Amino acid sequence: MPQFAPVEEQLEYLQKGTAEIIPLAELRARLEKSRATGKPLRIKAGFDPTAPDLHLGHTVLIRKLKHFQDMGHTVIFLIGDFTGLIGDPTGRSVTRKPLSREELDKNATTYKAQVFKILDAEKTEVRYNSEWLDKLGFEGIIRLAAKYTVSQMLEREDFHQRFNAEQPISLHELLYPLAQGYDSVALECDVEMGGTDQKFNLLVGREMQRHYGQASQIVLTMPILEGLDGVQKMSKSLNNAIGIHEPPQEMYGKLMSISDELMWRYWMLLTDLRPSEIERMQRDVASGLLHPMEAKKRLARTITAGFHSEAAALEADENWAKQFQRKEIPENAEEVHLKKEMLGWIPQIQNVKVDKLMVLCGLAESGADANRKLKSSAVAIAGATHSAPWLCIETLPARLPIRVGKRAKIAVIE
RNA sequence: GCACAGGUGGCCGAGCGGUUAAUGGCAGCAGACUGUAAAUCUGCCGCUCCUUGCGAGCUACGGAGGUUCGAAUCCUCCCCUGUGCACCA
Repeated sequence: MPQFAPVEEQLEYLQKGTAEIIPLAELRARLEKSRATGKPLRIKAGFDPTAPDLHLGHTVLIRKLKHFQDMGHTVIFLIGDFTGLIGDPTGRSVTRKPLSREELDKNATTYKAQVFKILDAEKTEVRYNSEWLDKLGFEGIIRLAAKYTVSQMLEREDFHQRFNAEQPISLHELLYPLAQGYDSVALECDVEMGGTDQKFNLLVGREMQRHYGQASQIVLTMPILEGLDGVQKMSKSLNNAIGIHEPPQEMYGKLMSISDELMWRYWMLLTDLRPSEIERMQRDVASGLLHPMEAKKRLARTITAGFHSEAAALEADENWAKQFQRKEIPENAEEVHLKKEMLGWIPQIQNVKVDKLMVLCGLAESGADANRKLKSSAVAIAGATHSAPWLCIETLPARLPIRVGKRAKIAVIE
């Protein structure tokens, strides 16, 4: 019989960073029951296999699943291969194009590979909702739809608004929450998790389970993570995201660029550190015992190590200090190999054009941009600020460390 | 389908015949200051070329034409968006 940690201890960890737990008392009761009977709780979170390129925002939910896993409960990673065909209407009103079976499978595979960087694959139950939704048939759908009313559906914020604004609501959109709710029935979930934007759908699950004679699941919502700007939600299209595939240096650097304030949010939502320890760190920073930069470095190291390795995180840390604190060019800066002919080489005076050099190194968007940067003394070559349009190369091949603002590369000119 | 209101640089939003890459804000970039940031201040913020200069050229205000010495600004047609009405056999 598995041993579970004391309920209050579990709760402290599981509640960390959550937006809402509905109802909290019920979760406590089930944890108590599971501890008494030795039976783990069943926790489900569903994912549409549409966006296989995950960023840290997506990991908030996955990490919470891990927390349940850490506490010995059963985590169900549900791939919404069937509901993916509908497309959850949340937010956008644009109809999603249906995915083919192959695309779905491919995305699901990518998804799993990424998710198991956080979750323990051995202990995770992976399910597809086509397993039961496929079999439902038209009759099943009618029976399912009979369990929910139009006015209940219209409680949902965006349906409500669209209805009042006389904007179209397709009937199939109403089926999405029902299908998701039925997933909970099929899996006999104790807890279902989702982002705060999923609250309505999650609550439908409670209702559906009640109709099918099961105990209603507990709904746990996680906040939507703010991106690097600290204001808008993390999203690739807003260009404020950190992808989990990004190289360690990139990830570490981006994490260091967040504001001091946002750092605490990241500690809460993106790490496994206990709330009490985070609070202690916060107190230490407030009292001056701990430098906020140190706290942020620790955060950047922790997260980077989680997706790469301890060693990679340490290396990123050192390089970051070199590059930003001491403004040196890091050892592992990307090398760009160039031919002198590409740079407007003038043999008589051994000169190359710096603007071309910058563009080819990816340090400027265009020649015009490069020249602007040169004029604003943003460019340092081999450690010295450089503002002339030409650069004299004494010997070839040359290995030139070149820094433009925050970014640095090593140009190798042959 | 009809009527009205609109479509301006990454976004918002001025301009409504002529000092012009187009006021202002946001975002972005760079510099200063710091503790990596944030805040603040300063500069930049279409592209190309060079002799890097308050340089030259090109492209830009939904699209295509037109009027004019000159158009983002006026006219015509078209496309798109919003709103109201109509239609929903």
